[in-house]
Amino acid sequence: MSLPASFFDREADVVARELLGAELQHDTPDGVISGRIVETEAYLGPHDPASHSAVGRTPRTWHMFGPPGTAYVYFIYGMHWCVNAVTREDGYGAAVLIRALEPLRGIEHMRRNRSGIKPRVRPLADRDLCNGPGKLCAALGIDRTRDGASLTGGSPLTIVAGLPAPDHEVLITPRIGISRAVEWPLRFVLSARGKE
DNA sequence: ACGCGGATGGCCT
DNA sequence: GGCCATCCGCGTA
Repeated sequence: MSLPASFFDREADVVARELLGAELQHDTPDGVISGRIVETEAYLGPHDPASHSAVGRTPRTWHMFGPPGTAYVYFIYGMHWCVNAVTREDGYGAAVLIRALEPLRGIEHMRRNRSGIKPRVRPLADRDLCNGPGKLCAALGIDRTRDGASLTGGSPLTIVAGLPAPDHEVLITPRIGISRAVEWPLRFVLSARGKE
């Protein structure tokens, strides 16, 4: 069963922590492709200088201000997609960036989705399929057509509850790849599993 | 095991 | 015009 809207209707850092261990699923023409969430980052809202919502509601950031449990998918660096789960109430503007998955279902489709234009010498190892926010969107086939989709059921993209992550397996660090509010401890990593 | 820079395009100032 | 919530390949060690 998909996580309900009430799960996402909380502060982004709480949701980011609790999403660890849940399963992100994409229903595609090839079948379901999915992975266990092992890394997240919280973007708290308009007062968070690193958050896209700090710019206000523009065409790009539109769905970040949607209701809790909305997918906010954006395009970055001219070639990558990244997927977020919107948190807090409709109109607020907080979200959780999903940064890494442990591959679960549709692994051969992931490998094909992740192979670029040129042929690879060696096929990608499982651990390299989804260990980054751009990589996991490519692997699952997530792009702008999923921007604004509901993650709580009734759309091809959904998040299903998994085994809760115990505190001693959760690492909390500053967020990666940003230039503002660089010290805020809002990155959550589930270790003692695959990845990193 | 690092560190660096190029790719690539949309959006905001 | 410059800045990105990134990725990958190539350089030095």
